[in-house]
Amino acid sequence: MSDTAITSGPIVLLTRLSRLVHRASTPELLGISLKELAALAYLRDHDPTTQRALTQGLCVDANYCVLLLNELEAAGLAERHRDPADRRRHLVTMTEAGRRALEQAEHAQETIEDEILTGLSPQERATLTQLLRQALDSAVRRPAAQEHTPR
Amino acid sequence: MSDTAITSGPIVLLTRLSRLVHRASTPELLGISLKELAALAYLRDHDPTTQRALTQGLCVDANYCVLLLNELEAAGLAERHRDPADRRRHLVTMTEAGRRALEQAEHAQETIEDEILTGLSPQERATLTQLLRQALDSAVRRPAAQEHTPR
DNA sequence: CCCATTTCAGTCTGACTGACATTC
DNA sequence: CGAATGTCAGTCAGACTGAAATGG
Repeated sequence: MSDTAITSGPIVLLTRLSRLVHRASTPELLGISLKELAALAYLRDHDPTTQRALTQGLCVDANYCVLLLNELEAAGLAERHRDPADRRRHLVTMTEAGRRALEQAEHAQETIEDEILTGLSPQERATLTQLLRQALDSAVRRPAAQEHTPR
Repeated sequence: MSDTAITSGPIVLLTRLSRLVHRASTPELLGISLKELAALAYLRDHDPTTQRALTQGLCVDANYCVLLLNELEAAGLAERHRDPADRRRHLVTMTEAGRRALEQAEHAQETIEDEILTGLSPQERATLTQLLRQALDSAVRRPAAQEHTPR
């Protein structure tokens, strides 16, 4: 006993931490769901955006993105409008109510972050955030050649 | 489209990366499911362990842990035995087949890791792993690490 | 009797598959 | 017409709630 030697790699550790995050991020605390928070945060940085870009940016399934936007629109937090330049596309923007909900949710999220990352100093948290960002940047930028479904 | 001003915090980024991980970690590649891999990896480090410790170590729901072990046992990768010292408890151990499955899965996982963490150098990956481990260590108050040690 | 450990049934959300409509 | 974008229905896995069986 006595040694809690964790030899697992980053993938396994990531899934564990992710479970803790999801469990702690209740709508009761955030005001909105975690997925809504993530979507609104993306919209703040990229406004307006298309659903296609939103799908890739959030790393979610394209079909699921539709349902997510249905929720946001029903709650009055975001809006879809036809792109006049290409009427196949929808341009997505956040509403003023969405902006307020996001602000409130991110404030509540700081508390959760403190719980989950209790063992990390501010400096270490910044490093973690930077590494995650860097990984996402390169991983997302190459959905590459897997869009081939030969049959 | 190279403007990626991501202002989101570690929690949101973590959920995105986690989705990529889950999508890439198919049983076809690993031989077993990702959750089974995670469980076996824990068992290798803590053998034997109780279901209670397993629950906390894996950061999963206690009830879900039962279903997970049902799977592993049905597949012949792990075994449950009554603890003679406290017959309420089950002691969980991995089988030889489980050890082989784990080895194979972890090898396949390296490929996935290379895909997902493409943007990180080996040193940066080590830093990321260390930070995740550190965060988990403090967020999960140690499961008292008693593998069937009767006081 | 109360508490701890494990089990199961029911349920809810998250996420994918496939078919379809619309527009370029 | 073929390709791209978005929508929806059906389905399956992941994860939680609540109740219960066994044993200390």
